[in-house]
Amino acid sequence: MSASNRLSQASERVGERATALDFAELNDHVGYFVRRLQVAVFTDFIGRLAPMKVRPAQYSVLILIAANPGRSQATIGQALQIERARLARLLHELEGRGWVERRRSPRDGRSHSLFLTAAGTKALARIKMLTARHEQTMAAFIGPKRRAVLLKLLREFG
Amino acid sequence: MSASNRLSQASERVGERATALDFAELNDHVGYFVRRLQVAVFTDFIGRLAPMKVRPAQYSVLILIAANPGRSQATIGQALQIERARLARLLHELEGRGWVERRRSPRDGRSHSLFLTAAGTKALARIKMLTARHEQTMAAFIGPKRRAVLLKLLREFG
DNA sequence: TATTGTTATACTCTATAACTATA
DNA sequence: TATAGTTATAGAGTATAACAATA
Repeated sequence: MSASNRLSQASERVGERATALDFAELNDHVGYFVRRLQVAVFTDFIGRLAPMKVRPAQYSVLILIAANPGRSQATIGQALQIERARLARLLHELEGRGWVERRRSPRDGRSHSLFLTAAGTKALARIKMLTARHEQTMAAFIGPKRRAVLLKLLREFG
Repeated sequence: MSASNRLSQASERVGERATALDFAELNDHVGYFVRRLQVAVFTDFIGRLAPMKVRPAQYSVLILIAANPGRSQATIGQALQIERARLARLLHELEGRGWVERRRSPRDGRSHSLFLTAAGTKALARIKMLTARHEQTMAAFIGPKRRAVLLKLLREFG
């Protein structure tokens, strides 16, 4: 990839010379663009979910508990790559809202089995309506066709 | 997209039933996969750049200053979407290493023009060798063809 | 009045380590 | 001894607000 192939440019404001910036090597880094897209997607997600005050990590945990009731914190954490110390605090917060219940496992006294409460199930239904709209916004932003290609690509090493 | 179309599964450890987890709605969220890829890329970047103790944000600032010497903090910050308060601290750190110089602009006493020092230019050369290897690792991980498609896709809304 | 840059505060996410209780 | 979970601490990234200097 030629470093002279500049695609990303930023327009300039008055005060300095109004010439575009050269993004140089950043144009060749997947990470740079992935990061910008990730920030844009999360910003929309957080704004859209603001009425329920749910952040991406909390959402992913709720979804996994709902789809896999009774699994342990270790299992959920490993699946989502959330460190166990952080997951403990995150679950403490969700438990405080009355959305999640932790039960001692009868088969292993060390582990906690996770479940949604009735209130948690009800909250998740509302949350899913908001995330559906978020995903629609993303599809419009990214473009439906590009979104499909992107999703397929990303899943292959997700 | 059907919610029954489950692609991402996690293998299970002993102790619980060794059945795979259902990722449910997460399979349909671009943000979920983008986030995981971004974390993987940044983890490799940070590890690879550890000898120079350079993090992604610092790297992007160094690249932009090198390619656009004399521009202001406001300009660099807006281009990279780094908030001015954070950029001030980040530059303070780079200045402390002797890599970056801030000069009062003769045309606007409020703004600082940014330059790399000789040491900064030398350091950046070493940094670029490490980032080149990082990018090779990413290409191997993602796959060269997928990487090209991904880069093209992401640039369109970068 | 508005902008540039600085300092300070707070919250999230990430990474550790130390601790308990169980196995 | 190893694992599951908790608590505590520290660093990075993000979002504010308040402030000084300059426009």
